Amino acid sequence: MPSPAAASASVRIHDVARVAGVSLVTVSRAVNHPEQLAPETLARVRAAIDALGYVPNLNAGSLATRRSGIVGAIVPTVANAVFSETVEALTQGLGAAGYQLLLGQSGYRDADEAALVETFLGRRVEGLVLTGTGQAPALLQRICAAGVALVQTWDLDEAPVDMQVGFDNRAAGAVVATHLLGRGHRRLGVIGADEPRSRQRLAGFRQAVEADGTGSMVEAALMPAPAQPDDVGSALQALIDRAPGLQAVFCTNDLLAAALLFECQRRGWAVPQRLAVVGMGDMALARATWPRLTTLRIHGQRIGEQAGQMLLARLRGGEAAGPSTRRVDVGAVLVERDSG
Amino acid sequence: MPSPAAASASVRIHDVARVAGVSLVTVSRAVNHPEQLAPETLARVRAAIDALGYVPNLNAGSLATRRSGIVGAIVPTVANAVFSETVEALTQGLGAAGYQLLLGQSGYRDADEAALVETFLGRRVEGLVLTGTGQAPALLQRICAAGVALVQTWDLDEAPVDMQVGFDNRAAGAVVATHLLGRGHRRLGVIGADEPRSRQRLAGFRQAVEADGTGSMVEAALMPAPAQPDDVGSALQALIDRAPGLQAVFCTNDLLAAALLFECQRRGWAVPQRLAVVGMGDMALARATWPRLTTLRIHGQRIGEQAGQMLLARLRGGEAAGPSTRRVDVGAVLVERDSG
DNA sequence: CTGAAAGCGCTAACAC
DNA sequence: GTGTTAGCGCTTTCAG
Repeated sequence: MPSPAAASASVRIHDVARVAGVSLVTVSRAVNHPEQLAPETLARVRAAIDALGYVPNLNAGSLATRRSGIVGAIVPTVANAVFSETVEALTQGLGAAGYQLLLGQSGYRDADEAALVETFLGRRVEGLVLTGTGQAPALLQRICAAGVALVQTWDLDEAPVDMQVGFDNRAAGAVVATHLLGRGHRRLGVIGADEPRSRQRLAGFRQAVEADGTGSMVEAALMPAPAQPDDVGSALQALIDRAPGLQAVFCTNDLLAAALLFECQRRGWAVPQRLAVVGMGDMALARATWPRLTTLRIHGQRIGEQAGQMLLARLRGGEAAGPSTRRVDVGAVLVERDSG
Repeated sequence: MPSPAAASASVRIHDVARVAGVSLVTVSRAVNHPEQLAPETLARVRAAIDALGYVPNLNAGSLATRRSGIVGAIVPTVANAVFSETVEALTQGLGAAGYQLLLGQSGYRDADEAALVETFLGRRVEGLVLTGTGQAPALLQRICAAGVALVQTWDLDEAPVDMQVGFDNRAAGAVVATHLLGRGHRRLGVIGADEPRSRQRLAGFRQAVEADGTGSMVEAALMPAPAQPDDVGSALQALIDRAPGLQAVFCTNDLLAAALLFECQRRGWAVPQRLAVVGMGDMALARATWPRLTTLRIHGQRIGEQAGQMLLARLRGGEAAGPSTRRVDVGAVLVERDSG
């Protein structure tokens, strides 16, 4: 194959034009609106492009077009299966439509998230995907004021600023509690990370238990986010210290639940007889544990796909697009398997 | 707090200048070189910036500066713990230095990777992080020709085009084989994804077994990438069908190994007595399994950090920076725990 | 179907 | 210290 000229970094549209013997605009059209050119001209331009190894400068294009073709996404950390699934789906959906994904990680720190939003706005992202709904109102206003399409994920609000895809975390916690209560468990525990969404699930869980009126109790062990599987052992111990007769534990993600399953094995505790275990996420591993993991299914991937679609619909429709879908509940259903 | 004007999207440096009663450049300097301004002027400009909710257009800045402040990274999928750790560390390191990360996922498809590289070059990324070393020479040349700093990760080559951070996958496979052989196992298996790096590990594994001369055998079950934990059951079955007396299995990532541990439990097989299990990665879960997982430790995070550092060193040093470090072996050491 | 002119929003020399 | 003058590389109108 013909090797392109070495200095492709500095090849500008101008150079291509000269080599092809056409004007600047014609090259631009060859790249962006090939159908507007005479086949013969097009071929000549294309040949020049290949020969020179020309790579159009998309930033310059963005400036002229006033459309960056970039969408930003901020997650607490991508090193957490639930979020990485979302990011993966998002990247895919947007990529297929020609958008690029600028990724940011907040590390669960609000200040970092705000700083990232600022930079992303500077990049003139056309859309922004945030995790959670707890952002400062001023920040959200800033985003909207900038005319940037916004999707908040993994949680749902009463009055969304713009769009949301997620589920009701409180309700999710309640569903699990109800399930456990229904199985006759009275001494319940929750293991998770100390971050907003886990806290909400815990709140919902507690509320359901109180509403139940059987006098059941719930102990929680929330560890600093991000929660790691190898902390589960001590979390369980902490729970037991406070509630010796612990009968069931809800882990706010499947990886923690898997670790708990192993921990039970280590202790020689039969699951679910001695201790019932429920996870959350229904990731592939949940289908591979033994006993098979009962878990609250959250389709992290679905959240990403949905967020991508909503964003694209909005971006394509332009500002004109009506209120469209503002709030999508991807739901959270309990998948009863064998662990609890 | 004073709410910034609504139309911040369209606030340009020009507007700020007018409001602050200074010229265009002064505003630019207030943003980029505040130390060059008289304190009083600076304060006035900043006030105007806040009042208008001005967000500098970084794309325009990039165009003028010829420095995008963007680094691109392409991984097969971020929904795989090993890569997400790398991406996380990378984002962090680059972010701290003011760079943004443009993320791409190849889905293990070479064509997609090439297309992404093309787009990233169009965005004028200053650096590029790729996964693996198997890219087409033409593609690599194109990157270098564009003057973009390149780091290939997760694998090592004899003659790196630019920089590399990884480890020797063949050697890694051999280390595990040797370990297993040393424990007296003769009928070995490998479970992993059918992708370049796993194949190399398998090759190294096989080679070590043959070199051993004990007449040991190895069966492999490589599934289509990305490998999912819930496919491990059938993979094991396939292995057993071909090698009934199977004694040990090497899984090319910890999640698969954890799934295999559960599968053994399901079958009532004692680990490591009936079947020895070795993982790879040493992710947090490996420290939380029971029995505790023997695994080949790969510091995915370290790869990301290192790649980030090398990139930054190069970018800061400019082209002038000498050959610096071109090739970093993060190593792969076997962590002997209890599973095999 | 093709070209010429006028920016997109910002920064880097140079002057003052 | 601050302003003026030129672009960065590309995409539009608008003519022809």
